[in-house]
Amino acid sequence: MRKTFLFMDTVTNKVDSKGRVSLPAEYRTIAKEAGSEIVCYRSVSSPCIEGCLEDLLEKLAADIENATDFFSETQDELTNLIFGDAHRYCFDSTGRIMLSEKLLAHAQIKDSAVFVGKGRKFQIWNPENWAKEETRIRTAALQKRPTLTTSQGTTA
Amino acid sequence: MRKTFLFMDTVTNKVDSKGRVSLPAEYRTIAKEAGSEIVCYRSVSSPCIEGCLEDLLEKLAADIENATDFFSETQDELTNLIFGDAHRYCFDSTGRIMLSEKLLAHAQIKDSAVFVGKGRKFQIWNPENWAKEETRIRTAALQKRPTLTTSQGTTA
DNA sequence: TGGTATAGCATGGTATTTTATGGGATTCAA
DNA sequence: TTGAATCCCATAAAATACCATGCTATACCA
Repeated sequence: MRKTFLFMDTVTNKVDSKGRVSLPAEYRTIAKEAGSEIVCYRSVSSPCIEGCLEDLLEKLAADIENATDFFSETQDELTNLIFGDAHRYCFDSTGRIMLSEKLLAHAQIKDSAVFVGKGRKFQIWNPENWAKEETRIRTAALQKRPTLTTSQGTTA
Repeated sequence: MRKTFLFMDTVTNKVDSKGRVSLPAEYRTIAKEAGSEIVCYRSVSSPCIEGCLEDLLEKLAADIENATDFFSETQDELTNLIFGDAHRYCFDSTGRIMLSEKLLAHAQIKDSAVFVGKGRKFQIWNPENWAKEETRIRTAALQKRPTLTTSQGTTA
């Protein structure tokens, strides 16, 4: 039994004609061991699908409730935005989930999808878009390097 | 048995000539597993119907009682509105509920209804109105992004 | 170290179940 | 008895579970 549940690595899988994709085996293990389901939604800021464990959204729901009151406008908009888009994806015995048209369209995914680990979350990209995004991020990281190093002490 | 009971996703269902609508299957499952009934009322802030588990209204009532904020006149009035308006909607064996004229009129719903998940609650919209509302919220969210980031601890 | 056996995984295809929805039958009340 | 609300049945479409195959990576043994 592992202590931490982190989505990692980058895996490319095929999307078949019905929109089915194999969830990377590691991700499945995480979901099983955490006893939680995978939830996906459109990223607000990038042309990709974002996923996480249902637990995280549960926590988010609680946070929003505590931070704002029942009639708060912010709470209203936030919850619509996030939960209105999210969907539970239980994988079948072979480990596949079926992504909706809406999600696939948003990420411009056709027959191939790239899973990118992000720790508590992960993203699903169209392969070409991800290639571009990765070089963009890497370049940006090199320029910002001093800041990155001091603030986080990251290596990886 | 799931751990969390969150209303999610956005699904569009038809309202037939008798005023019947299928409650999304996920919502039904939640109601069943939570052992609570679905309650609906007119939103106090938007032209839509709002729904939740009876449990949540129970909690709201308790919160009001415990709130030593004796002078929250507004909240008091709002709760009057909600409890005065709320009604239990038990779905039949095929999973449908029958929304009242009052609710349908308030949300301007005719022959099609959009269910929008909000975590502990959900909303029911007229499709056109929801389309407008969604773009409005998404635009607003992008502008308010810094606020969003701190409350969620999001990176994206 | 090299080669082979084995287990796990991704993936195509098919079968089964669930779900939304139309239409009628039944019940209850005014 | 009429009107409305509820229940039940039927059907088509969509979602999901299951089976089978080929591949890959890992483990194992000589």
